[in-house]
Amino acid sequence: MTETQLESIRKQLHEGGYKLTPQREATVQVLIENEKDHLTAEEIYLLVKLKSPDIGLATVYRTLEMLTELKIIDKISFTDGVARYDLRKEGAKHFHHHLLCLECGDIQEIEDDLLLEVEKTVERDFRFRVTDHRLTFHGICHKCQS
Amino acid sequence: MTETQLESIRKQLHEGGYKLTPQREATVQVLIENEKDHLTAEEIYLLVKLKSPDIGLATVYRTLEMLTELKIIDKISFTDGVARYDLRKEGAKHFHHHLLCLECGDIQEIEDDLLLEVEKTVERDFRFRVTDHRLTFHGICHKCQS
DNA sequence: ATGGTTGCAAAGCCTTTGCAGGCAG
DNA sequence: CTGCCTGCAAAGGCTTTGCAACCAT
Repeated sequence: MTETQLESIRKQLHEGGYKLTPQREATVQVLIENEKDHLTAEEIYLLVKLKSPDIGLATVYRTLEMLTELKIIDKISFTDGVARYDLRKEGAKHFHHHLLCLECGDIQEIEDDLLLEVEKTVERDFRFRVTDHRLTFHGICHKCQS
Repeated sequence: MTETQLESIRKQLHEGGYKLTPQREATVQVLIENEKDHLTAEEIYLLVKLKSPDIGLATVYRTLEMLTELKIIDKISFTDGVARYDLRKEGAKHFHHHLLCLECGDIQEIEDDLLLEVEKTVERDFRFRVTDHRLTFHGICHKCQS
């Protein structure tokens, strides 16, 4: 599964005219292994350093920029100003949604596409051609409600 | 109308233990006069400087932070990493939505609360108590579709 | 050779903070 | 007098960029 995902990404890079260098592969592996988290560039850098100790922070930033451009990952920032990176599900047409707990800071993902009806409304009432969306709910998660 | 809005904000500041100083009033006025825009701190600063030429950028930042804390304005960032500030509609329980045009960069606001049903789903299926949300559609606006 | 890629350091941008002075109650 | 508020400059955090070296083709 992970093998397949990596190979698929390698192909996407080649199609975009990029090589999957060892540094880029290590970065992609970190993203795959932590796909449920929402890591910052710095966090990714520290994890990649374990696999590829000589990598520089700039390379990680450049790799993340390239992956974002290829729509392999999504760049998102929540309430703090820091960018976080999120692996796209294979074949996912739309970015998934998030639940941000204001109490503990946890970020939960929702895969369900809840916005089909809403998007139709927007397309019709505002004549806006929707290509993607960002939806985050702020609130209190189940754990913190006790 | 504007008078009323300013007075309402003055009251909210006092209730929060803050004074409406001339610098803060000038900043609030700029926010009211440009409530359809999504200004950055720097842009607000330049506009405030026209009314209150000696104001410092730091004061604008401190005022915006205070207004955000009092939920008089909302801080939001779109695809670039820059923070933008958006006046809350009086009595609005929820933050409004945005349509971001990837072609011309224009940001349109939607007041309609499109998420009532979706929020119910989230509350029920994920046992998450929703207090607010951020929803932005990315796409092509009506103008740019020609 | 050629052109993409890298690591390092420096620069850049946005935002926050320290501090001395100022103002209002 | 006291505490909040201000402007300035400096510092801070995150991200990007310039450059020489490197690598594979």
